[in-house]
Amino acid sequence: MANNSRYAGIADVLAAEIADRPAGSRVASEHEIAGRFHVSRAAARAAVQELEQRLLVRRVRGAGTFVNRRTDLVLSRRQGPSLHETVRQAGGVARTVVRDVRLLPLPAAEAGLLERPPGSPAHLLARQSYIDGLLSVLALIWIPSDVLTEVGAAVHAVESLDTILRQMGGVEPVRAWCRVSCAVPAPEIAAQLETECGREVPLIESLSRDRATGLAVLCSSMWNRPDRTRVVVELDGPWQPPGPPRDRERGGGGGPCGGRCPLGG
Amino acid sequence: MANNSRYAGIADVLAAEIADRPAGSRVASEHEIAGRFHVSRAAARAAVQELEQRLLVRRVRGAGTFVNRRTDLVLSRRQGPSLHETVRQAGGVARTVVRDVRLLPLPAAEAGLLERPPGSPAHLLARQSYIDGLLSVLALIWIPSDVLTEVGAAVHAVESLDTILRQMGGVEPVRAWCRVSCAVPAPEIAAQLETECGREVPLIESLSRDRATGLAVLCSSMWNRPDRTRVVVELDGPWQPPGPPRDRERGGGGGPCGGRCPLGG
DNA sequence: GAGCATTTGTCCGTATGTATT
DNA sequence: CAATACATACGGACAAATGCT
Repeated sequence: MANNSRYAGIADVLAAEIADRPAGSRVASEHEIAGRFHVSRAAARAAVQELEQRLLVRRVRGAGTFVNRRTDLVLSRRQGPSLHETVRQAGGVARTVVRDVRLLPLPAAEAGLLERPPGSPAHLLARQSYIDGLLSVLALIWIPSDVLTEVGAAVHAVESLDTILRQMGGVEPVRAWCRVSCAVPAPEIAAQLETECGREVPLIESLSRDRATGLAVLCSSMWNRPDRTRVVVELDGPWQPPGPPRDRERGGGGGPCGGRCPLGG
Repeated sequence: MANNSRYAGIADVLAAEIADRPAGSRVASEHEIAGRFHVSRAAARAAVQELEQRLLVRRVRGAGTFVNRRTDLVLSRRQGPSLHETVRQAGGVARTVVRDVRLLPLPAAEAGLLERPPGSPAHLLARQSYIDGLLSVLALIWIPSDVLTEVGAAVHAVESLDTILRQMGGVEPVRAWCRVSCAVPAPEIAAQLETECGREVPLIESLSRDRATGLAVLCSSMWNRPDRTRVVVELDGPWQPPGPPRDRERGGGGGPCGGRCPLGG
């Protein structure tokens, strides 16, 4: 692990110390690190920047450096990414707030996906999700107004869009398509995500249809802060096992071999 | 885009200039940038580091800084990620070399996935793939020796494992399961990928079965260099459209809205 | 192979700006 | 307001890798 460079060695020492400490706890300041390892502040800073790049710490100007933890978001063909449920299982707390609601003409791309004429009216919701108090996900959701004429105060009060669509729209949304990639968000989106412009972040796009009719009722783009979440996708292939799908252990965090496959130079 | 800081502005200028230039072409040295923008080398360096973080450039000590391009690897339920085909379509050249072949007892995790007793013999192949001459992917492939008794010289000569398994093993591999995530590779793997230790990289794990018998014949872990590839996953939901799957335009690089969804503060 | 210029990698010390507490 | 801590910046220095002569 230890590189030849000074700051990399310091980063490794700090990374090891951080590993056992609770999320949010404070890390030594650049000044303290410089003193402790007898290096300049520039070297200490490089070490902490290394930790930040590894997503192990979070830095706040004027406040300090803090231990960071991420939450796994698992998507599969069967289960959608229920953020609140996932976070709850991981022992955390998720909170979602609606940041913006507006009625807009559907852009061409979304219109195509939703199988509506471009320019037809739709509601655009912008929702920010916080995990343990820290902004983690920004979701942009398009709902054609023929599905939901009015988005009332409910969207602000009810955390589940499914519930709203079921009760007010009379439809049962089922995910029909989903794509996971990485993309550079537009400046407005980066601002709402509070990430730096020009940086790539994981993006989950999805389309939901009404189970009964097959009508496209919703499409969404979820922008994930890479320092707060880790997106995992499970795919079935064309080959399907006979009978119900087997329960495969998916613990750990690095695949079947947990990143520790035997191998040699 | 332009931050208030000096180096960020320089980075944006350079990023714009780089955009039209061919992959591999040389970028001005730190010293030249410092002279051109009348800043210290440290500031010029920070700007170039910013470009490196955005994966727009590749830096080689002693040689210089070069324009970088990445290749999209698209996985979906129907089509696997044929690296060579994907790269060819993008106008590039892919080359795969077998770095290591050995017969080893199956570790527990791989044994479970392959539905074999732990410790039963299997071949472990390590293959490096180069895109346009630059190392981009490291694949570790486990093949139980009951599927392939001997891995001859064929694995070094034939680029397609499918072909080898079909001809020598008498099986027709079909992907049955796949998981896409990010993980920190073990030091040995990081070394073969030529990435820095401790850094997360996209990981594609998959299991293939014989189409006829359903026998698990192969599992693999593909570690992707994030600066060389971009992994995209498409998922179908439980809801399936009647008839053949529609052909959705998947051009661009940022989803239906290409990262340019309308939105406001 | 040896030598040299170029270029990035790392480090030092210092200074100022800015956000948080 | 003051103290703290990170953000940015300057100038200089040497190390290490590369590419050319």
